[in-house]
Amino acid sequence: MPETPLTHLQTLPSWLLGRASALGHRLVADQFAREGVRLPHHAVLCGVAEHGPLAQAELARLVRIDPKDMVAVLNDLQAKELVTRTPDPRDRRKNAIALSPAGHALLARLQILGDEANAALLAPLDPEERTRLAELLARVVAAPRD
Amino acid sequence: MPETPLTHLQTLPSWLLGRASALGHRLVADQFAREGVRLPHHAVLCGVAEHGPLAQAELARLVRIDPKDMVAVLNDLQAKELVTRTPDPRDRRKNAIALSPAGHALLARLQILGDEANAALLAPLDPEERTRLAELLARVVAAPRD
DNA sequence: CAAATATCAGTAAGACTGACATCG
DNA sequence: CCGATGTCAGTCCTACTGATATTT
Repeated sequence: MPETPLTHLQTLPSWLLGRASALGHRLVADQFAREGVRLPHHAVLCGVAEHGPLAQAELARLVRIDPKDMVAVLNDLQAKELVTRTPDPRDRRKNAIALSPAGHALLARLQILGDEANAALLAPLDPEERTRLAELLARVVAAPRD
Repeated sequence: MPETPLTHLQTLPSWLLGRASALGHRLVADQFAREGVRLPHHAVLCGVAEHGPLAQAELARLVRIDPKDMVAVLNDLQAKELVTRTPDPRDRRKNAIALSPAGHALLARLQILGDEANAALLAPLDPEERTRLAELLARVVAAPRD
């Protein structure tokens, strides 16, 4: 069994991203599962926490998840009373999503769990390399794509 | 709508990896679909191409996919006569997987399609940054995890 | 009427889990 | 007996697709 066997595959960014993403997902999801939360739920909580009350569609664009999936995520979060979903009187199509105190407390706990998982994921890199990786990824993700 | 709205989420490596991975997957999968192939199939073809005939379990470890999924992938590839699955006479538990000429030709076409997709994915980065990103990801992926 | 919002249904791909028979 | 191999069945999470009612 050779030491560095995948000379071709290991140069393909998409393959590397897929592997790293699966690894990161496993580490983070295992942590979040202890609070009964999955990754999209956390992302939505982050979005609501940073920008006050939002409509579901705005939130979906902000966190970059499909608006159809947002329905189920918010159903979960609302059932646990982590967010409030109140109809917007000025535009009756919209629901105003806001963070409850319990949601705020959970988010603080999730941040600690997430930091632990990400530290484990990036353990092979030193601090400068970690920020460099995040910066490069952010530019790839933020680039406009039609 | 603020310009850089996700100040917290965008610092989390796992989230960035997930977004970048989903984007890369879409770009590459769309290209590979034109050849009727999905991502694990391509990875397996790469593994067989680089290291001669292999057992399925060896191949699974090499390409880092679940051995259970390897069964279905090889069924597909064998049905298209891209690989040959011959019983190993020295250990009758093992199947020796080898690349057929058609598999070799397809792999060459997939390489071009994959390069196009990866170029589009990494368009926001200059060449040095692309290799730097690949190097950082490779170290994260290659790190031993129990 | 056209566009946006929210909801419902279902699909697809990837990674993973448990059980089982075979073989060394 | 134990460990590795290959196969089968099914689950979980994320992402996506189509259709529909409501409102602006």
